Amino acid sequence: MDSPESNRIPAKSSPSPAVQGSPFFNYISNLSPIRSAKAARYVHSFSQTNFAIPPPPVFTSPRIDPQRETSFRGEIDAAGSDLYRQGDTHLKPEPIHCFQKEDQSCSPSGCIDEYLADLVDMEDTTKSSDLCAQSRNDKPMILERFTSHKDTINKDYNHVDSHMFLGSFSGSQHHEKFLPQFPRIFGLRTAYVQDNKVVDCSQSLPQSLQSIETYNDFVDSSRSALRVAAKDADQHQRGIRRHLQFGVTMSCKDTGNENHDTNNLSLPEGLTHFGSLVSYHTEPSGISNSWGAGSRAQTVTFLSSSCPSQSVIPAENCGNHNISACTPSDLALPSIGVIRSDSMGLDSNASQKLVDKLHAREEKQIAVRNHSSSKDLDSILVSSVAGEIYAQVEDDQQETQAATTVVPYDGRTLTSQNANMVEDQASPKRNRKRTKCINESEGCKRCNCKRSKCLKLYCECFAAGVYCLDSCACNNCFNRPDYEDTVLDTRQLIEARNPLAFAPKVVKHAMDSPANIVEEGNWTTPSSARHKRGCNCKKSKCLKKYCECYQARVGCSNGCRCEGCNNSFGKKIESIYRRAEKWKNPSHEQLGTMETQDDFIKSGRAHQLSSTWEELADMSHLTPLSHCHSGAVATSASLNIGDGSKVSQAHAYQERTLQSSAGYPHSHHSPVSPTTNLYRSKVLPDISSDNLLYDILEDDTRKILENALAATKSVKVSSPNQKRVSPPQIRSQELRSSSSQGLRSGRKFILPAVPSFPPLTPYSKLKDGIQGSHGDSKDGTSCQ
DNA sequence: GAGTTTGAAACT
DNA sequence: CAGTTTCAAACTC
Repeated sequence: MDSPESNRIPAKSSPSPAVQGSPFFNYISNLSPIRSAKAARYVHSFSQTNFAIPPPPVFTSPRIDPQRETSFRGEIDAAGSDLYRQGDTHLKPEPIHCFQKEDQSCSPSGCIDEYLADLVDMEDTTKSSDLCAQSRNDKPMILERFTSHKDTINKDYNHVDSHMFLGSFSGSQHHEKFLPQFPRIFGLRTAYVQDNKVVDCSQSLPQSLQSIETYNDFVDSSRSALRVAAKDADQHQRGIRRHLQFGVTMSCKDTGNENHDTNNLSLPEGLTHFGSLVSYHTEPSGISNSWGAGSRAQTVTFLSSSCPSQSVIPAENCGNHNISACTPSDLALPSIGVIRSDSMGLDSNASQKLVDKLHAREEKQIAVRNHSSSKDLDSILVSSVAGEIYAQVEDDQQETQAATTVVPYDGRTLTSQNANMVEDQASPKRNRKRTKCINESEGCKRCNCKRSKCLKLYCECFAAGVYCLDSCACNNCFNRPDYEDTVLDTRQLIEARNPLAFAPKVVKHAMDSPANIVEEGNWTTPSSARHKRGCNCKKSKCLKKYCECYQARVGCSNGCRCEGCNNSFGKKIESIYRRAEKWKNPSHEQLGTMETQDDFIKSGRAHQLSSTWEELADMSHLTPLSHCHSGAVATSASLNIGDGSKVSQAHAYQERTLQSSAGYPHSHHSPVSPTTNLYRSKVLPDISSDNLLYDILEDDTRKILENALAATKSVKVSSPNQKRVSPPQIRSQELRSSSSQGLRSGRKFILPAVPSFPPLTPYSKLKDGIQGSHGDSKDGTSCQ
């Protein structure tokens, strides 16, 4: 990939002030309408941190804030795309031993260790300020070093590092000088990463010494910038999320393998979003392309707008954002497909193999612990380059920042993780009580697993598809990049058992979940999102975070099997069966504590019972046809069916009707007949009022309820809500099939040909009925 | 911070 | 598939 423009690299490595002051430069710099503000912030940021070179993660992850991002874009544009191509083509094949050599030459007590030892905990601001002061004096030297000989690199490393990391360039002039080199830095950085996984990169070594020099300079720069990123991340938030979507990991892994030889990575289809992220880390040409011409802006847009919830972090609510459709699972779809196909082939020994693998890894972990100290530097450096994706969300600005590095590709890149992990597990830090992110949501979880090894769905991190953090308080954690294989295997096992185990528990759109198709008519539950499988709460009444629905801030649905649902985000419509059963057995719940029927009525049980008819009304308000049929059901049931079949029929029909009409939002019904409008206008506005709904029922329809209640005496209700078995469609099928023979026979009445709702009460009469039935309400409750 | 409660996940 | 156990988060004190 030799570039004819390669000889221009040295010249561009340190753009001259003349270029910066050129009209073209000014023009480019002013392209962005918001540049001034952002540039100010950018400069300010750098003046604060005194970073000569912006952290490379800026290019590699959504961690960058949009403003900064935009600023970069403008300045990078100014640099010209050819420069970045040069940087990539020239520098990416550089062998890694240069780094290693530097690492060895670097004093263990030097700044490198200080900042690499614990990328998370480095916060020695005092030292930083001191070094910063020192570094200012070295500013000219550093600039010189960018064109200095390669032999001086090691010697200057600490200086450069100090300058780069602690920031010696507080002035915009300097940072502008360095800005055009970002892509090259980045390219080198990725080359470095590649070299950790691809050994043979030497064929395309740069031929010119200048390139080598430049490369080494950028090696320094990139390393420093990495540390900058780490420090920056730490300074901004403790809740850095080492985010790695397993599927993405897998994809990335595959991608890396695919591109070992070609150095020309092309992300698999379906990883478009992630591709724009991964390409930065994995493949120089990808980087080059990303920042070149057309794709650049797109990539920048992606990064700048990529809230973790949307692009990286799975199923996360960044600052209470709604979970976007681009969940981890979404991102990982391709890999999930692979996983799933593999998982289907898992034999019965897979579990045991996994256990054996875990044991082996434990031993390995111990071994690593014994040797970690001597390798910390290298390994951590590797980690800093080829570690994971960090993502964070600032609580106040919901600013997505992520110091992104490469997802580990193989065991070699995991060495550092071993070291870190061992250190973590050996240190008291491991036992620290888990602390919540300020904005802790699903994506900002930190587990506290003790016995699950963070390899079960008990572990929130694992369940969310992310690796555990150092900040997690888990014990014996295997949900780490260094156990990637184990993690993936475990994931496969779990997915083999339940293909949707890692799917987002909450679907944004009700229609996403088959369980919610039936629930579209549930006006008590927000239709914007639903828990996919529903909760099974018994005691919490869906009012505590024990309830997954409540925790996800979504209403319960018919898919839930919760009892006494009182979810403030939306109650479940209890099965008519269940209500009838409750009515029949008031002692089932709190009614047992009531002494009189009056107490029962006052307590709202009457409402609960009457709200049974919400379901019928629900049918009616979905579509005119459904309304008609619902009435038919009710009427025919009351007139022609005996006992409990009426209720079951109504329920079954309701479900069928809802299914057939699913997708109609409550507020978007198809044109309705006058009678329907009447019905809706009178009923629906008050539909939340159980009393009213119940009150409008005419005698015969109320009689249905009586029959329904009576049915519970003779029909042993097999409530499908009792146990999580299958989606509602299936449940409804079960409902019908599991019902008594009488119920089955009664199903014959539920036919399209059933007569429509008989006397569609005129408005005046209906109104009167409503008014008049108020007094009957209580009577109705005692109609048993 | 320890202990309890709760419900999902895992197991039998 | 139903019942039981395990587990970790949520909650309470």
